[in-house]
Order: sequence, then structure tokens, then C-alpha cells
Amino acid sequence: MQRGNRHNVAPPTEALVGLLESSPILAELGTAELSALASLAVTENQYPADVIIIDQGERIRSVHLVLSGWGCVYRDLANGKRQIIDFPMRCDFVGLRTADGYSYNTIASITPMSLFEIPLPSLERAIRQAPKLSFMLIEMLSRQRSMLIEHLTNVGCRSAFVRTAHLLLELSDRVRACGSGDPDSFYCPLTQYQLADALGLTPIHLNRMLRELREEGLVMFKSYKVEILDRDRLISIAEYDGEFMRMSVFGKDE
Amino acid sequence: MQRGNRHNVAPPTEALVGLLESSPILAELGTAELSALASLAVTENQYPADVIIIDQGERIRSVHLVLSGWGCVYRDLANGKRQIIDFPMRCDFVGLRTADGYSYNTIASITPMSLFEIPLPSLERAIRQAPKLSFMLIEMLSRQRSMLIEHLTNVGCRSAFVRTAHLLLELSDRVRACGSGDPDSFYCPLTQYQLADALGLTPIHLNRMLRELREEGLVMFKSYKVEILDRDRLISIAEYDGEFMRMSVFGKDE
DNA sequence: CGCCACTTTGAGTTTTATCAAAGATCGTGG
DNA sequence: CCACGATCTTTGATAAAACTCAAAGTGGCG
Repeated sequence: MQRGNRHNVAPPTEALVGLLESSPILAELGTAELSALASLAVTENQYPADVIIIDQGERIRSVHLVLSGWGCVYRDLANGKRQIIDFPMRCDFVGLRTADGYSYNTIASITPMSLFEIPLPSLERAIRQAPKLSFMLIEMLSRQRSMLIEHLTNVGCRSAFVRTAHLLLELSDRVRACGSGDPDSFYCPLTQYQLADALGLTPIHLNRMLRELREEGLVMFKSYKVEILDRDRLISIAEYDGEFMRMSVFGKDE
Repeated sequence: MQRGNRHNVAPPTEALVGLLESSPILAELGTAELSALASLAVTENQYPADVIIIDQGERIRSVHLVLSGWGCVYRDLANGKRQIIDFPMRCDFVGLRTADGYSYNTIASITPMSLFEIPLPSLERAIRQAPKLSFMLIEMLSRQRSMLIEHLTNVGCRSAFVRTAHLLLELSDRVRACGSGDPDSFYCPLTQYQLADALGLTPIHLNRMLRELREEGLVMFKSYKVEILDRDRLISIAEYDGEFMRMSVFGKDE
């Protein structure tokens, strides 16, 4: 995979505000927050499919917010394996760094992607200006944390079959949250290698799990399309509870 | 395990500031931050060993900061298994909640523990008063996130043997960061069941891995004490890199 | 049409889990 | 101080799950 040559587009504060408001996290943007956001040095970058956006070990000075497209965040290991951490989509932010400023994982595009890039110093200024913005970042990190916990639980405690079912349900929920049409039949541009790397399985074994799921009349994964055939049974087999996607620190007390 | 009956101690702002300053994250506390911290409605609670501090599904209105003792955070599954997410220790904070205010995982003590409890509304006020405090919370969440990524990678990509080695090295680093003496020989009050639940292994298999590690002259885990016999070889076998513990969002640019 | 990447299948092996039960260890009460 | 129970550790034998290697099938694209 080659290094991503991006294409830069005009700065779009308005689009950023729209994106944040459509996010699954609770965002209450008042005047102070809006004006702080307007002062952000945000750029929109477009990347083709299958390029590396941020490489493991690379210097990082920005966070990125996904506007469109599918990507993946992973860690490469010396033993040749890799763990896919997440498939970020619209409204997800990516770009963490070690204390000395380097990325600990790789972020790559799968389809063409469009990302907002926000330099860290600019974000820091905006938060000082409108402290409420920090709650958004906290909510986002917190949501990512709970999704990671669910991912870890999935890999650590569930059989390959159940694990696969669980991931497909999670993807369905996330695609739906991004506003794409029918959650029971959605576009999913992942290869079986990528699914396997996310689930800690070999592609061969994942393939057999997909076949079982198909033969059981539960889900079909074919030509980059997921079709959920029996969602109720699938949810019950996978012990799936989408609640973890809506986690937060300072949530509303109903 | 019974519900934790805690014992409440006099409010200790000073101790809280000390704790934050000794934290592995970068904390620069100026006058504004100190006075905001002083206004926090923080209490210190003490729990005996082996009690549940926050139960899965329980209402949460506070975050907790560990002052002393060993605990564990885990998720229980319907299939009877559980995934241990973390063994929080001094300076770590615990207590996340779903958007509607309930805990998604259980937090239990292993040894007697002492925790600072900070009500969320109070924390929110303090952050508004001193926005810089939000960076501390962000750094802490970010650090937890990277530790989770490493944990997921460990369970997803590494063999039982290597995985076990990696966890013991991580614990060694964390214990050292808490200021406890010799990192090559430290107290570790975990049972093999708990280690197994953290690693996604059965206790029987974990036991065999520990035996192998011992027979190879790498580590000994005996009577709740870890002795690292050959750290260099262990690090190389486990592909261990402690860098993930020092991750942050707004780190210093060296 | 042919190449390339991805998917699918088969056969055999390794890793890990399961079941069963015997040692340790530690705290507690007699 | 010893005996007892409870919990934790260790071992053995067997079974199941997942991996490896090898190779054939599929589909899209230049």
C-alpha cells in the first residue's frame, strides 16, 4: 500500500458543524462553541482508496474526523500479524499519538475517504476558548473506549462463529447511525482478510464461519454486501447489545 | 462476591492534587486548576478486598480515581464467561457509563482499595472553571484507550504463551510507575483465574503457560509474587514495547 | 483474454478447551 | 496447635476449535 497523496479542499467550517451535530454523541453547540469552531484551522483532505493516511510511528500533529468513506485502524506486529482496531466511519475521529508525538497505529483508507484535519494546537485553543468543546472530545474518546471494550470482549470470550456474527451486527448498527438506508442490507467494502484481522482469526477460518452463518440463514456476506437474513436470531446468538455504542461520561441523566 | 460496603474518610483535596501530580500523564496544575480542584466535591472511600464497587448495569454519577489497592474491571457475558478489561491501580480512573447513566462493566476490588470519588456534575463544573483540567481527563482516557488497544492486540494476535509474557511485563511496568520497589520482583495479588480471564484463556491453559515461562527461566508467578528472571529475553519474546502506556492526545512536542 | 486479488474447499496438524481429580495453601474454629 | 474447609494450583487424558498448507474456483478490470 502506498503512502496517501491527499487532495486538499477549501476549508468548510459549516460542514464541520453539520458533521458534529449529526454525530452519535451529545453535542450542544452554543454561540461560544460555534465561534470557537469557526476559528479552527480545519482543512478537508481527500484520499483515494487503499492508501495509508497515518503510518505507525509517524509524527502526528492533528486529529482527523471522518467525513465519508471506510477506513481501518490497525497495529502491525513484528510476527507479521496485525490487529485491526477499528473501521472508522463518518463522525468518528482518528489520530492518537504517544506522549512524544508519534502515531502508535496505522490509519488507512479502504474506500476513497474524506477527512477533516484539525491541528492539535488549534483544537487546544478552541477548547480553551469554549471549554464545552472538551466534553465533545471526552464523549468521543469515551465512546471509542466502550467500543474497544466490546471488541476486546468479543475476541477474548466468544467463539469464532459468534464473534463474526457480533461484528456484522455492530457494523450494521454503525452504518445505520451514519444514515445509510437499510441496515439489513448494506454495503460493506471489507475483504475477508480484513474481517479476519479484526476478529483475530485466519481468513480461511473466517470464511468457514461466514459459510455457516449463510447456511444457518442468519447473514450473508457476498460481493461486499452484508444481508442480515434473521436479525432477531442473530442478535440472540451473538448476545448482541448495541448499547455500548452510545456510551458517554457526562451523559444526560434521563 | 458481595456488594461493597465502603468506609468514608475525610475529604482530602491535597491528597488528590498529590495523586494527580504523580500520575503518568502530563499534568501542569496552575493556580486556576488548583482552585478548581479544591472546589471539587471529592470523597475518599475505602473498600475491603473482593467486593463489587460498581456493578454492571448500576447507576453511575461519579468517576473514581484509585488511590491504593488492586482492582479489576470486567464485563460479564450471558454465556458465563467474563472478560477482564483492566486491573486499575494507583492514579487510574474508573467509572464509565452509558449515555443513559448506567455502568457497562463491573468494577471490583481485589485487595482492599481506597478510591477518590468525584461526582460528575462537580467535575463538570471544575472543568468549566479551569478548562485545562479537561486535558487531564482527555489524556487519561487516551492512555486507557491505548492500553486497551494493546490488550486487544495481545488477545487477538499473540499465542497464549507470548500473551501471558506480555501481560506480566505490562503489570511490571505499571507497578513500577506506581513507585513500588523492584520491578523485577513485585507483589501481584491476582489468581490464575483472573489472569486467564484477562487473557481470554482457560485457567488450566494459563497454568501451563506459566509453567513453561518458569521452565524457560523467564518469569515466575508464585504465591502472588511475580519474579522476572530474564527481562531482556522476555521482552524480546513478548515483542513488548511499553510505549503504549505513555500515550496522549496533546503530548509535548519533545 | 488473462491477470490479479479475493473466495472457497480439502486434508492434516497444532493449539487450546474440557473434564476429572489430585496436590497446595491459607485462614478459621475447635 | 491441629483439623477442616475453601480456594487456588497443578497434572493427565481427551476432545474440540482454530490454524496451516495446498490448490482450485470466481469475478472484475485492463
